[in-house]
This record gives sequence, structure tokens and C-alpha cells, in this order.
Amino acid sequence: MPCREKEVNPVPETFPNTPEAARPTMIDVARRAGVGLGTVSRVVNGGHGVRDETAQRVRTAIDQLGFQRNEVARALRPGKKSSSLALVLGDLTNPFYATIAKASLEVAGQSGFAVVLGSVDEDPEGEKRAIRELVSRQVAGLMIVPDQGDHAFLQGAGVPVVFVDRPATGIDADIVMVDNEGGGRLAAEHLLGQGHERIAILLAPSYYTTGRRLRGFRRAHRSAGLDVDESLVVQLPEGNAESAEKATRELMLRPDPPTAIFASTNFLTEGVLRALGELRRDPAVVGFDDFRLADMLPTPVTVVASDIAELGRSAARLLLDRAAGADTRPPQRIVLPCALIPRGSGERPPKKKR
Amino acid sequence: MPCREKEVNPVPETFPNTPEAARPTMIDVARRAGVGLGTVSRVVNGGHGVRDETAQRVRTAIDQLGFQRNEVARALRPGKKSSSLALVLGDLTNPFYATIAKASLEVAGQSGFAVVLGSVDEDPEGEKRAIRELVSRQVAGLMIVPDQGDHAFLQGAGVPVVFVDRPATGIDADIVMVDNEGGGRLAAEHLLGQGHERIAILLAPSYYTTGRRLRGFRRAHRSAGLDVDESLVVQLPEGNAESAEKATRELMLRPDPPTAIFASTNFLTEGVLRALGELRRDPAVVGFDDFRLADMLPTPVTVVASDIAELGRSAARLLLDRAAGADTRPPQRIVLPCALIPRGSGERPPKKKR
DNA sequence: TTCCTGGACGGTAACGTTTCCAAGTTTTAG
DNA sequence: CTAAAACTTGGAAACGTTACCGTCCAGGAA
Repeated sequence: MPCREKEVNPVPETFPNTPEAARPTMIDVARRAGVGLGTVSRVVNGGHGVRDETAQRVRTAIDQLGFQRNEVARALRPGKKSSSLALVLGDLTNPFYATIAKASLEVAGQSGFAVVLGSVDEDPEGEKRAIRELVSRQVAGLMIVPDQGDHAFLQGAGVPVVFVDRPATGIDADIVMVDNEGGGRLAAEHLLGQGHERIAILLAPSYYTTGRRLRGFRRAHRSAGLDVDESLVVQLPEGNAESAEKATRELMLRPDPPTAIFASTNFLTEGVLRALGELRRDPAVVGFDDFRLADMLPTPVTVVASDIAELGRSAARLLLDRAAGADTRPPQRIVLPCALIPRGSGERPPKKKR
Repeated sequence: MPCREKEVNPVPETFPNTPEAARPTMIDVARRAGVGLGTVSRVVNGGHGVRDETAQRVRTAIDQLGFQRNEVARALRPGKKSSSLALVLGDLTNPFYATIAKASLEVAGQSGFAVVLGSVDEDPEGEKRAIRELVSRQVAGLMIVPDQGDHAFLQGAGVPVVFVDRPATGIDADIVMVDNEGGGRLAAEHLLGQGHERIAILLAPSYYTTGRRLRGFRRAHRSAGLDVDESLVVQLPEGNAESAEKATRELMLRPDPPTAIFASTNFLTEGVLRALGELRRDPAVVGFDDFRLADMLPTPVTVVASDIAELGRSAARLLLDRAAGADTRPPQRIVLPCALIPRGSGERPPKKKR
């Protein structure tokens, strides 16, 4: 039997049975080290203006007591914000948002910042409430994937704000997003380049990004000297797969179905593929945003992709700089490029109508 | 000029353009409403023991000033914890974790609680540090998807803890998880029932869940009167798809390959399918945990699934009750059931060897 | 020596809230 | 009508930290 050696854990031993373990405060540390409160604070905050010997005594006391600074009390002091950022977004289940969350979390963590997530329903009112709650927690900054609706109420919040993925109206703040228009153009150009002339576009009701992608789509058509058939521009009532599935079915059952489909969102792409699978039809398909397993589907899916993680990282970095006052430039607008990844579904030639 | 005597807050020296808008405090509200500070506090906290008329005056002042309680100052009072829960987990990019996060976020939000995410690298030391940081933020409770390693240091933290998905050693706390053993048994029974006798199992290095799933796998074999071929029990060095892909390739290129594979994790399942696709082999496959698009792959994937969202919800609910002191039962152990969802990949009969 | 300079340190006042206590006011009971 | 009880209300202390303002001491300059 492997007699595991004892844990190498000279942890400050708290008593097992005390649920209310009073955590030691700076005062306890000061008493233990035989110094004043101010000195402890100075040591904890980098130790300027403290003699090495004294600082060492304080550090010893800190270790012995297992002291850890109470961030709440610290944040109470005027001027000091808590060392947390807030992240307000929709559906964490959507890999797109999850990626943003993960990336910003990493960057924030490296600077010792925690990230508070706001639970957001779909409605703008819920978003507003969530934001207010986060602000009341004295977060040092807000990262918001904004819903439609006016965000002017953020203007006087006294907290730096960075919008992610899409800008908000009513306030001029930093924004980090992808080149939606370029992506839309890329997708359309790719399909047009294969000879497709009847291309449908499915749009989720997320006004800004949707609009830009559509604009790029139109531009590509114009450059190619073609008109967009407005009946192939489908505004979906919801942004989920089911909605796209239904719309695709209707599209393909028309007497003049499109020969290609551009799904402007990862969930929409899924819906499109689902419908096509059932209908046994195979128009060309290009999706916006890459997704897991896209390359493993019966026909690997061609997508317009961008570095979503970088979206989150940039946002967090920018926000941290703003919060620290290290960045006083006027509101920035960071736009990340898109690239088309051909995998098969987007390279199917148009079927001759007759 | 109205020689108002020094108001504490006649818009301090903030310049019009400064983002530093001083938010009103309870003192401002009290002055405005012509009442005492205590009265404002009482109104804000539900308004017991305050005359209706007075309360109304206070509420009016609150609205006029746009006052909002400073949660940080509130949390400073002894006994009061901040109204945030902490959630410590690994990779938000994994839909499994994302689902937990989303669900717990919803439940917490309904009770006015925010959720602070700890950024967690892979190492136990990072986890420990993240937890300490969160505790220093005075969160009301911790939800942890624990890494291996001792968690005894949480014993004296003075905060209720709920472990999610797997228990931790060194501390007796609430735990919410799925029936790993049952799930493992289910998968194996399903495959054995089809006549498979050489079933490989791929295990990610997450000791607890992995161990239980393997145990169920073994039990099913024993019940069927079969021995597990230990060379088909593959402990992967990492829990990602690449690792599983490599292992699968090696398995299938053996002279005596398995006729079925049980992938004990969603990412592993992906790796397995990837390898099989390239090798053009089609043993039966069952995965643990459902995943998006599982039903749309060339061969729809049979999985053992459970209600992951409920995992997150239960954890949050339990933690909220503990934090409120509403639940003083001994540590609970909530186990959610698993079910097998046949989709095709798990229903392939064994190929006759020769 | 004396004076000054400057670094090291101790003490204390905030920060915005909750909670307790005392004081004031109304209602109820006798 | 009076006394007690119940309810309102104002004020102040405390939570743990940081920032500021002194004091003290060493050491250099005069």
C-alpha cells in the first residue's frame, strides 16, 4: 500500500469545526508584527517606504496568519474601484459568446482581475437591470455585448465601457468587433465566383451585425454587376437553429429555390444544414463564424471565420487600460479581419435549373 | 448667489467631461428627503418599521437622485456577504462547462446574485489561487468544479462551498453530479447487448468521473460474464480531442482492434470520430455527454446524456440556500440520472473478425 | 553643537452602509 | 385620563482598508 506522504501543506491551520473562521485583518497582522497599521498597508501594496527588515517582519506575520487583503474594504475607499470587470452577454451556451468569455477571463485574470458575469435574459430591460446591478458592485469596467436599445444611460455611470461584437447607440465608447461587412462580402464573392446567381441570405434579428453582413453581401453583388433578389433576403424572427431550419425549408420548396445559401450566424448555419439534410438538397452553403465539428459534417462546412478569442482578449485589454487610466485616447474602434475557410459546402457549383 | 451652506455633494470637482460622476449616497438621499440616515437604510432594505408617508418621501428622493445602493459598502459590514456567488471551472469553451455556467447564472440572477468567474488554468495551484482571490472578494458562496488535489484549505474559508460534477478530497461539502457509474454501465450494457465483446474505453485524466465511468463499464462486463481486456482501457494523457484521436488510431491499427469504443467525454468522442473518419473504420461508438450536432454527423452519435443545465441550477440553488442560512442540513449529495440516446453509431453490430 | 532634511513609521480620518440604542411619538389598555 | 406598550426616527459606532499628517530618528551641513 502506497503510504502517501503527508501533504506538503504548511497552510495556516484553521480549525476544522469553525464555520465562522474570522479571517485575520491588517490589524491582526500589525499587532503580530509589532508595527503600525499603515506599515502593513504599505507592505501589502508594494512596500515602498518601509525598511527591508520591517517589511520582512510584516510578511512573516502575514504568512503565519494566512492574512489576505479584504478586497471589499479596499474597494470602498474613494477612487479605488474593485478589481473586477463585468461581462454582460447573452447566451453562454453559444460557443461564440463562450469563447469571448473565456478569452477575456484569461486576460483579466493575468492582471489579477476577476470577471463578474451578468445574467442576461433577452430583453433590453433585463440587460439594463443587470448592468445597474453590476455597476452597484463597483466593478472597474464593463464589457458589454449590447442588445439593441439605447445605452445612453451608461454615459454617466462613471465606469469605462467597452462594447464587444457590436456598437451600442446613445453612447460613444470603445468597441471591438469583427469586420462584418468584409465577411459578408467575402462569403458572397466566394459564392458568386462559383457562378451562383441566386444566393439566399438568412439574417438573425441582431440589428447591427446583421445589417453589416447584409451590406457586404449586397456590395459583392453590385461589384459583380448583379442584383440581389430581395425575396431571398430572409429576416428571421429569431436567431436560433429552428427558425433557420424552417426558413430554409420554405426557401428550398419554392419553385425557384436559391442555388446557394449564406447563413449569417453559427446557429443559423446549423438550422440550414438540418433542413437541407432532411430535404436531401445540396445548394452551396457558407456560414458566418466557425463552429466545432464544422469539418466533420457529411459535407464539411465552408465558413467565414474570425478570431473570436482575440475579440475577448482585446476587449479585456482595452478595458483594463481604461480602468487603470493608462489609456486616455478617444474611444477606439478595433475591427478584426475575417477570412473564408473553404471546406466543401461552399464550393458546390450551381445546379443548372433545367 | 444662493449661499447654500456647504453641501457635501454639490457636484464635486468633476469636470463636465470627466467620466467620474459621483454617485449619490444614502446620505444625499437622507438630506434630500429630510430624514435620518437610518431611515433611508430601512426603506432601501424593505421598509419595515417606517411610516408609509416617510417611506414614500424617501423613495421619491431615491428616484430623483438616481440613487443606488453601493453593494461594496454593504458587503463590508460584518456578517453581510456580498451578493455574489463565485463559479470556478475549467474551460468555458467546453459546452459542458458553459451549460453549467449559464444555468447557475440564471438561478443566481433570479435571486439578485451576480456570479463571479474564476479564471482557471489547468494546474491545481492556479485553482487554489483563483479561489483565494474570490474568497477575498467576500463572495457569499463558492461553486467549484474541482481539479484533482486537496481542497482541505477550503474548510476554514468561512464560505459555503458546493462542488459540481465531481467531489473534492479533504473537505466534506455539498456535491452535485451525474450518475457517472450508471452512465458507464449504460454505455457498456448497450454495446454488450449488441454482441460486442471487445469494447475499448477512452478515459480523460479527470480522476473521479473517469474512475466512476470505468467502474460502471466494468460492472456491466461482469454482469454479462465477460472480462474487460485491460489493453483496451486507455488512460489518455490529456482530455482533448487530439489525444483521443491519436489513441483511437493506435487502437484501430492493432492486429486485434476493438469492435466498439466508449469515449468517456464529449471532446474524446470528437477525437474518436475524427480518427475513425480518416481511417475509414466504423466500430460502434458511444460517447459520454451529449453535444451539439451529434445527430448531424455522417453517422449520428449515440451518447449517454444527462441534464447538465440542471446540474448548474441545482448547484446554484443549493448554494443560495446555504448562503442564506436557510439550509443547515449536513452536506448533500445530489446525483442526476443518465440516459442513453441511441442515434446510430452505437447500434452497429460487431464485425466478424474473419 | 544645532539645525535641517528626509526617510520610516504610527495614528487617525474617511469611504457608504447596517445595526443598535436612545429618544420621541403615537396607540392601546387600564 | 394616565401609564405602558408599540412604533418611528435620528444618531453614532463599526466593518477593513487606504491616504494623509504628523512624529521620531539618523545623518549631513553649517
